[in-house]
Amino acid sequence: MTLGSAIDRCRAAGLRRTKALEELLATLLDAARPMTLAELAASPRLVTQCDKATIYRLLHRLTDKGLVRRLGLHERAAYFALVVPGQHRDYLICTECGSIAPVDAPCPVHDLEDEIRAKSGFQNLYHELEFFGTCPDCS
Amino acid sequence: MTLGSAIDRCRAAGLRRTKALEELLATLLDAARPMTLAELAASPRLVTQCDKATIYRLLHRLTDKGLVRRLGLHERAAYFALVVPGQHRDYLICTECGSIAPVDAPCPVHDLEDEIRAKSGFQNLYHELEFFGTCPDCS
DNA sequence: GTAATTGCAAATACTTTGCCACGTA
DNA sequence: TACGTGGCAAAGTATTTGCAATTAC
Repeated sequence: MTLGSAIDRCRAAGLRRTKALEELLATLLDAARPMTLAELAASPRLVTQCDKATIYRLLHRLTDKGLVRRLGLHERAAYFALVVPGQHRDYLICTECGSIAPVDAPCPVHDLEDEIRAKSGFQNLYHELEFFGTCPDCS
Repeated sequence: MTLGSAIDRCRAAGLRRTKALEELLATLLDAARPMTLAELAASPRLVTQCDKATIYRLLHRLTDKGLVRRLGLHERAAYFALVVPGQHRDYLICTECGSIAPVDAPCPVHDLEDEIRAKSGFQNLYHELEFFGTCPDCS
């Protein structure tokens, strides 16, 4: 995706074309991987251009419009689960009410995990798979 | 898994058998889904039994020993990524140094996502898949 | 008896908001 | 001009740590 088309999508979503928006989009495009607010605020393009609060609010707006995704579980707090040997669980999570339910189906990631284990040289490999959406009660 | 075997695994990992440990394990076993520190501290078994700091440190030790898993990205900060229509990325993350790299392979979750979309009644369904392990540089 | 563990409280870290000035449409 | 947006600073929330008292082994 080009910077121009990213800006167009934001404009179409009702956002104003500002310097901060352009620099943020350019930085996210360059990154090609998820970034934290602190990383974005410290990045060359943004550090001199705009306040951390501005980036925060831009990310928030972009996330609301579906143009940016916030990775990980959507609550502010960390989640912990008991590790049961031989058992793997995926989760189905409502982005509105935050409910979390185990997915009752075999996990389709096993083969890819083996492939990555072999090719990447990572040790102690495991994975997490979460599905997000709006649950029937919330929609 | 039974409470007894969970306790045994902790003992084998070198943890002392304390009231707080037993109650925490019992609560996690009951839950059958990931729990936040705040939820755990407020749960009936734990609220009167031990301090939030104790639960925090127990979770930390258990996570170190691999008996508990902390879900979501492992940094304290939230991660944001640009949404590119038609593009889906999985990530390979080092639990030691925190490096994040896109996985260069087709995502195997598509079919299951369709199945869940149909069966669960969730709207706007999407998923996240992350692989965790120790990268070659860190091991 | 010794070292791990706990409770309480204080310190951090990251996020979120209020308010007024500013810039885009 | 009007309303979305930006900067600065303060407040909020969850995490993390210090230290003395306690407890498991």
